[in-house]
Amino acid sequence: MNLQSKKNKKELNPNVSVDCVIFGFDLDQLYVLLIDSGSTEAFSQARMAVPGDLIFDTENLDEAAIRVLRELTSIENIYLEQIGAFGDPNRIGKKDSDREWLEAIRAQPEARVITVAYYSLVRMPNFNPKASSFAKSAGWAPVKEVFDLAFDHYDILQAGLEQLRRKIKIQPIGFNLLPEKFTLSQLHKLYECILDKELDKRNFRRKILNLNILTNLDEKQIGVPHKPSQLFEFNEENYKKLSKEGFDNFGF
Amino acid sequence: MNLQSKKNKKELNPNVSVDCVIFGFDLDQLYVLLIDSGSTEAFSQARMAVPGDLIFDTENLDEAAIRVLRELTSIENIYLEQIGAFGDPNRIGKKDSDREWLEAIRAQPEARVITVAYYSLVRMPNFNPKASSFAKSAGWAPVKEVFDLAFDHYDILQAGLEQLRRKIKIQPIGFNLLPEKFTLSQLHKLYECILDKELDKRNFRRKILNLNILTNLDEKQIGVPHKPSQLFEFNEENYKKLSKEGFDNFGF
DNA sequence: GCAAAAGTGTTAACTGTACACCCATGA
DNA sequence: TCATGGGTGTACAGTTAACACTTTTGC
Repeated sequence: MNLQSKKNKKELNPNVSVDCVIFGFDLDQLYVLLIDSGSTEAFSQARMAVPGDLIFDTENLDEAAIRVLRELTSIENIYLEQIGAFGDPNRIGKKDSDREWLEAIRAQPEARVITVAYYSLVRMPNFNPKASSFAKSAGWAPVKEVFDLAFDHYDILQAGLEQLRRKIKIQPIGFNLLPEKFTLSQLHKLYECILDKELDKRNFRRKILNLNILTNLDEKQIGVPHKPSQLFEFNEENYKKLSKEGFDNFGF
Repeated sequence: MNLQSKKNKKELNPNVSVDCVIFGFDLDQLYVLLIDSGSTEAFSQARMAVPGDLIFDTENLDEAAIRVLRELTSIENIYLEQIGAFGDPNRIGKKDSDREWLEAIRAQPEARVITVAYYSLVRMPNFNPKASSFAKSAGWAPVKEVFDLAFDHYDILQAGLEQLRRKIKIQPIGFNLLPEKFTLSQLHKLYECILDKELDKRNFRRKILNLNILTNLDEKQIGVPHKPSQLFEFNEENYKKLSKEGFDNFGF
């Protein structure tokens, strides 16, 4: 649910929404982008939600998710994957703050709404919240510190996390969370954050390098108070070749 | 879309349906349950669809899928898993026969409908189509012989197949397609059919037995013109233990 | 020279894969 | 006695997992 005015809600399908779990990474921990209803209730996580909106009858589900992402981040070409549909009759409007929010943003706040959830991976520094529609209302929260959200969004977040964990083991999608140039240690840390467990440094490096999907840029970090690291970039060509041959497992 | 009369469609949500890809196995090949619109067009696969229906606003998505399954099979406790949501604006009504069908079954045949797809595994011999609502209209088709379906149901079938293939490698859900007592050869054949490739007999047996989720019933086949096989059953208790410890891979 | 992270190889255990013959039954 | 599918073990190759020290930089 975004915070557009009620006016043009007539064109929106009252029964179907999309919600986007947008993940970011600051080289230290995993974040999720949340919006705040700014409700009259005391500040709490129950006032926060992942961004989403009702769909237009003229767009498909992916397009609706892309629209929501664009409104928030003004980034195109974002990695996006469907999590699935959530449709409990009482999934929204269980709590008082949910109902207050719905009344503020929905032409038909009582309507039955099923939502199609997506997750998305973005480079946090490129993230540029549009002050107009989301001033003071959008921000990053460390995934580990989120314990509750509005509506059924906590369940959606957990489902997104699980799918990300499953997927990152068999496809190198993590690059979408890193800067274009990154070090193996940063990639290593990213995998540890997503999978929430330690991975052996030497084994990690060997496996990821053996996939031949990284290009060593022969550049070094500068200004770091320790041995500077080599910088790498993701090699999409080699990855496409690899995908066609098919590979099953990074083995983490 | 099932073939109920239009009468009680008012209670149905006009924008959201569920569709069920129901798989069966006859110890020789994999089947999918299709219904026939009985349209005036020449008989073709484009007239067939997987069963589905609009949802009621009082039920959740799983319940809607279970309702569709119950109407068709009168079996409870069916293995059921969500595939995902399909929502192209023109996903239904592309072909003339699609539109004819929609007009026959929908109170609002022009409505935008997104569908939540499920797949389900059933024991074919237990399948008992209800003559009342599906007389002559429901039947099993070998998955390998399906090349086209009404609406976007061919895409949904393929997505269901892919998910089944992914899932059967990491969870022993195949038992839902076999009789309660089965032989290792039958299980072996099932895996080969689903994955569409040959699997080494000795390696298959070793792996599946090492999971300790089968109970040898100390019973033999009777009346077979060859060495009779041991019969096994699925051991749910051991499986639950195993699931909790977590296992990643059957390794096929 | 010290703190901090980068970078590097080897071994042992395990897992997957390939492969061929004898067995029990009904006809 | 023959045809049919059931049932079994081993050896090799590849993969994973565990583990510790040296290097380069900024301060």
